[in-house]
Amino acid sequence: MSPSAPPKRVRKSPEARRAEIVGRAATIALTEGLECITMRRVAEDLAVRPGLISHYFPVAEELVAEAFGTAATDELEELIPAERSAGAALDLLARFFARSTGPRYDDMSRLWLNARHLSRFRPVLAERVAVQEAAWRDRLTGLLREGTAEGVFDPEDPAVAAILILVVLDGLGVHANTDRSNRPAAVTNMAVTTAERELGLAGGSLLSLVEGVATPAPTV
Amino acid sequence: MSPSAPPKRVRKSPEARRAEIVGRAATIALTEGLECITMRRVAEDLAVRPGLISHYFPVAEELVAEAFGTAATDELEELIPAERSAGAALDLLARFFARSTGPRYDDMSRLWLNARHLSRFRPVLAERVAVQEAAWRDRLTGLLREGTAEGVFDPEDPAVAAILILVVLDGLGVHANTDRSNRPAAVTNMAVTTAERELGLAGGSLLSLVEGVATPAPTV
DNA sequence: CACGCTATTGGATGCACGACCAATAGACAA
DNA sequence: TTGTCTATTGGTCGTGCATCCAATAGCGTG
Repeated sequence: MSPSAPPKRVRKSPEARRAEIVGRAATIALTEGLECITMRRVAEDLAVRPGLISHYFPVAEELVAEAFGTAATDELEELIPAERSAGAALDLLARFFARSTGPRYDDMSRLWLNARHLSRFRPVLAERVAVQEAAWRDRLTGLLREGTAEGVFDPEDPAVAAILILVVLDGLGVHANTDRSNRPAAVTNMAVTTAERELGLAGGSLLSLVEGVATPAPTV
Repeated sequence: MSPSAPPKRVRKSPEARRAEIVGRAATIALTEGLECITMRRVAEDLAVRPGLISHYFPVAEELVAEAFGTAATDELEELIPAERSAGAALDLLARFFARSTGPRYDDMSRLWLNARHLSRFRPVLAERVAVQEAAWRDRLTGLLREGTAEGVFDPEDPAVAAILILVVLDGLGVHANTDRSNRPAAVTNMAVTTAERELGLAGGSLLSLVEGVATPAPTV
């Protein structure tokens, strides 16, 4: 090989490149944290020069917000698909808990923690977090409403029930230090328990359903 | 004044200076966040040179951990005093909730969020967070045990009840974006509700007690 | 095949930070 | 008062970052 081979330039369409950048940034956000999304780092991962990243995202904060938005949107879609079959509210809720309380959710849980904290210093990100919070709340509320219409759930207020469930999930996710494997079952299952209570389900009924959900293999 | 007046040096005992530094850092942590604790910043606040700070804390991370530990320890002491009168478990618990769910707790809530996230990158801080988590859990557990011994509480397991309460508190604290003033009461009171349930108290009994606690004026 | 558009490069600039160190001056003891 | 100890200074150095820009080369168009 020539000693100073001028590196080959790969030229892509702006849309493709942009998507590539955001995708890579979202992965970094999930695995290493939002503060690891730097021009240099993303560029290195994609084998391009940092200047290119800043060409597509003149302000770094914009990329961070975009990365979070993408990751959160994708995860929500896996938790509760927007297009979902009718009459399956209970199953969908069980699926939701199976994933959101399992170890596969750890990265996402950390990402929420990360984003909420970083929002303090990054207004653009803060807006995105607010949007995603609303999206998650609204979609869960929608699911609860469906189940209520189907006569499966009987909440006082589906919107309040949704918030309570999300609050508990966030609380559980935040307790990273209380060694998760040593947690009492009452703690681990707290989100499901809250749901059962708020939705007027028999104690343990939802839990057994959740435990029956086969956790799908991680998407590689 | 002389144009280039050599600034006066104030010489203090290492203990006093060290305490001064940690105290200032703790204040910064509470009001602006742990990442704002920099050698330069703390030095400026104390009207000394940055080199002095790094003399007492050769590694910056150490100061950050110390600042968090101090802030958390002080707050816990205000929430549940270590030296407390016997036979007052219910009142103490009401006092605990009055403060930990009020707006005065916002800074502390944010600091926990901050510390938990930053722990990801700072091992020394992570250890401190784990220690503080244990301290908070243990002290609340102790209070619940006292109340149980007094016959006021009737939990299945005081330790589990304590964790559940703290999880809910953390979950509520994390939801900074869901505008707190617009929260349904069921959400705002969720921590107290959880306590009532886990401790076998009549619904609303603890809540009315909490609302009756006069929130003391902020310590200036 | 030649041309022009623009995606991409490579390098420069400035900033904030932690870390390090020899020199200095305050305070206390002799 | 003099002397000594050490708390404190006032720099320096290197790192990693975002941001900016003129030059370049890939690719579609004619």
